[in-house]
Amino acid sequence: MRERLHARGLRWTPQRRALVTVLSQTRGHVTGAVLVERCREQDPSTIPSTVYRTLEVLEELGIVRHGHGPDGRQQYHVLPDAEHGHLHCRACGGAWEISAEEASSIVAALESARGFTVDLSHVTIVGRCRDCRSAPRGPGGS
Amino acid sequence: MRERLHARGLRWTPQRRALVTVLSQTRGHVTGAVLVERCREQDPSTIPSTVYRTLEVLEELGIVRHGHGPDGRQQYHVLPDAEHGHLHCRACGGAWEISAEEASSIVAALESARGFTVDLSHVTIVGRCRDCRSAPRGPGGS
DNA sequence: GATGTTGCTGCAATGCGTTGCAATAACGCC
DNA sequence: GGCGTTATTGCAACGCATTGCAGCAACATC
Repeated sequence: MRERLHARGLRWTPQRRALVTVLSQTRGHVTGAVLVERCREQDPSTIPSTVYRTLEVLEELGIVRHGHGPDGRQQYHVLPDAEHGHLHCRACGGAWEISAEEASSIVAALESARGFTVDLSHVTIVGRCRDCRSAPRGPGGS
Repeated sequence: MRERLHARGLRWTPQRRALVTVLSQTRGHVTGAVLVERCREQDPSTIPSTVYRTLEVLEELGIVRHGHGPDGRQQYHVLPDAEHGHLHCRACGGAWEISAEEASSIVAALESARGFTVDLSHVTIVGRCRDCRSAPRGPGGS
């Protein structure tokens, strides 16, 4: 880890160490705010902007990926995981992952028709799940 | 418009009138912040929370739809427009629309495999466009 | 171990959007 | 036109995330 930073002329600081530690104890998806909070548990003097900036750096290194929840807030996930997209039910709040295979239809379509390379990790699709779509009205929202 | 509100027991207020006027002069996509600003031009005493709450109401009525830009910020578009998704290039910032037809592959796949109904208007796909993907490194970003 | 370079941090301010609550004012009705 | 009901507004505070800038401290070098 430290070496990967050094290789790019970046530095290995206590604050970065803390965040990396937190991330290593994290599974699945986390919002930016939660990561900040967890860092604060380790070190109460943690500053949000430092955390967000470090996350940016780690994303460039490919350590984490981020997307946005249905409400537009940041969601991070730690690698290595298979790359996947996200599915959210507007009504019940349920969340699922979309495998690369499942998304291949649209990814391939955009690739061949437009030469556009999709960042699947960043994709969030919102709608209604099987259980909720028959329901009269769910919470609106996003 | 007024009747559509009344039919639901909602009220037709000056603030709502103002926003509807602004929307009627709007084409394509606008961020929430821009709408607030435009309302302020009409009436400087406009309050952001009122605008956002009104937008929620109008979305329930089907007058507007919203999604989130690549950075997670709100983007509204006014109907009637064909329903469409959004495509953003992370590197050059370019934006395109994804037609319902183009998205049909994944929409149908999620529908049949999971019984999930996609809200295409809310979909934003981020990645790199043809011109940018060959480029060595674009601005990172979200 | 001292020194210079420059990447990082802390901090404060800003922007976008949301929420709780009390006061206001649309609306329906007489 | 007056009145009661209750949807809305205004306001203030909050939450998440970003940005600019000056001071600090990793790191490489000697």
